[in-house]
Amino acid sequence: MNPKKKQLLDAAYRLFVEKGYQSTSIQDILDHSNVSKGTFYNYFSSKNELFIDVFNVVFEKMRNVRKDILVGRDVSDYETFIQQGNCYLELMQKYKLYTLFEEAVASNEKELKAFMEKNRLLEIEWTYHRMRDLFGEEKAPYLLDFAVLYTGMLQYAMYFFRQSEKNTQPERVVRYVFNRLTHFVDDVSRTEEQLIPPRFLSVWLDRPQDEVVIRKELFVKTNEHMKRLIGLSAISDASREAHNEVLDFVYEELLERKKPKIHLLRRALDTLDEDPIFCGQDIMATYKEMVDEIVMIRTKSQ
Amino acid sequence: MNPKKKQLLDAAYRLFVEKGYQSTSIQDILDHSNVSKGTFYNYFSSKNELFIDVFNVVFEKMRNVRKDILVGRDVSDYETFIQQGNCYLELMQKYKLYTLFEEAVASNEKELKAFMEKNRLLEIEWTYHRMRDLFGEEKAPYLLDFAVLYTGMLQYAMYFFRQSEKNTQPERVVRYVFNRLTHFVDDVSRTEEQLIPPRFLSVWLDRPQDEVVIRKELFVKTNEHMKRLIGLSAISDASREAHNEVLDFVYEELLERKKPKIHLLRRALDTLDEDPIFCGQDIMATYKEMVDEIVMIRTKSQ
DNA sequence: CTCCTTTTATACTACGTGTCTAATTTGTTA
DNA sequence: TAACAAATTAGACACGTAGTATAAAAGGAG
Repeated sequence: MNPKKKQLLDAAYRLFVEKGYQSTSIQDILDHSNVSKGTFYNYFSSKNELFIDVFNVVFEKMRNVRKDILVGRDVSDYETFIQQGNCYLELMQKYKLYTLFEEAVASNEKELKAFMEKNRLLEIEWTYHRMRDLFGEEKAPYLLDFAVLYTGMLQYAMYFFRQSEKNTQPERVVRYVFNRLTHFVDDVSRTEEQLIPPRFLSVWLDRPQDEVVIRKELFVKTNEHMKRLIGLSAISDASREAHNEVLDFVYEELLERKKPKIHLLRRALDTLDEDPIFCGQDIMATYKEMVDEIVMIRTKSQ
Repeated sequence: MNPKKKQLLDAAYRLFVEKGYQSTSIQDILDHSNVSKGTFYNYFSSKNELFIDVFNVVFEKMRNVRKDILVGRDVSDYETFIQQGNCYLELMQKYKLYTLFEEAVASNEKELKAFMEKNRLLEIEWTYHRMRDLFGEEKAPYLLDFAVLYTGMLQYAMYFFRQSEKNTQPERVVRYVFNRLTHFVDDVSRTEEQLIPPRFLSVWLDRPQDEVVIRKELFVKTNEHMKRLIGLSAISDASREAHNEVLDFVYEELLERKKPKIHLLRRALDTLDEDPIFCGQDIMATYKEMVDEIVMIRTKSQ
């Protein structure tokens, strides 16, 4: 990396951590890095971009440290998870990132906010996936809720705990919060309460491909159900054949083509709708809705 | 209230809610309130102070609405608590205060931050006291932890829930989080885990008087214990008498005088220390520590 | 009308981000 | 070494912000 750019990144990091984002002026950074203003704007188009560049690297490093803890260990081991949480918080503490991140996440700078939001979401996503490791796939519907609650509890507990003890050991907090969390699992499995379905992770992180995968399963089932209905219905072999062709076409076009031919799809659905065994039926309505949703997601993603 | 001042407060409130704190310039407020800059600085010494004036009133109102829900109802009723939480969050939502408060709490303006911190603490305190109503005094040692966890869960759950549903009903979230919380009670009563002792509330809110009350109980017990020791010990009636006098003196001076005579107290303690039945004993050390702590708190509060 | 207070308009300082330019330094190539 | 290109610099500049200062104008009470 260009030495001047590196000087800027280093000085910026130090000053942001020390004084916060707003309170660090570009002039400050220039003074502490032996770089002139012109050069600064040669490498970064704004203070926001500099911040994002700096902390993209920091986030990456922290995530890697956490990842390394996992190698060669059982992903379903509670202790490993606790250790990961602890190490992450220790890094936050060591580099005094709490207040800085709070400032950035609440800042009125749009780009900054978006950047921090995204990293917050990545954190939730990581936690969600780890909880699937810990508690099993069958609990998945509740685990996004847990990831959110866990993160919230941890943040707040750490915040107040820091104020009650000097030289805080995050481990106690992580352990305490995790102990509370483990009881959620049985509790919620029994009551089956759900707040936020996990598919929202994909929505938030704007990963339409994931959404298609999620809906695909449902669609496949409905498609099969329709075929069974056709098989059982008292209609001519010809129309049975025709309907099955339509269903196969929709399936392929919707899920396997790169560019689904949307208008053809709709026409095909209309021919199904003409048959009294489907027209006005609930199954037909849901089927159409599903197709619409998947079409919407896929067109959005292009 | 002076009409010009009111115009300023109203315009400021509207603009802060609409555009955020940083993005609302004083000029904006002047333009929207038909007030000149001179008058502005006649009533408020800074933008920070204006913000604090505006939202002191708002906080007050919100707390009152919540308080009114409680009148004539059983303080230990779970439903009432849920309703209070729900109403508070609905107000936050109705007046779009989430992002604004986030911005203020993370701002680098010292006064602003302090103001928001204080209100956050008042929230925690309120929640703590309500939890004493709900779960009983005997659970008190764990309830500051619960208040913190509850608030954290609620914040985060609301944040993400808002993004998953338009026209969010906070009630579902409050109910969900509260259901999780109720299970903490038995859980923690059994394991006896404690993160933050409730006396820290007084420390954070800087209410030394509360701290004295808390320590008083402990001190009274130790004082009685000392007296019992004196009664049982094999010493002359004269020194028994002398010791009891000292203990009574310390008790009165420490807890009942407006201005405890600290030097006299220390001298009195020294005379106790001279007797071999106390000198070097654990009880004597803790006794002295307690006196020191209470003295420290009481002198600090003057 | 007079006196006093409130309010206004406006200029000013100090500081922030970000643009622009002409001069200078540095590195590379002939 | 000479010449050219790229990187870097200092500093002026435009524009927006918070807060100060001041003289003129408006408003209200006796």
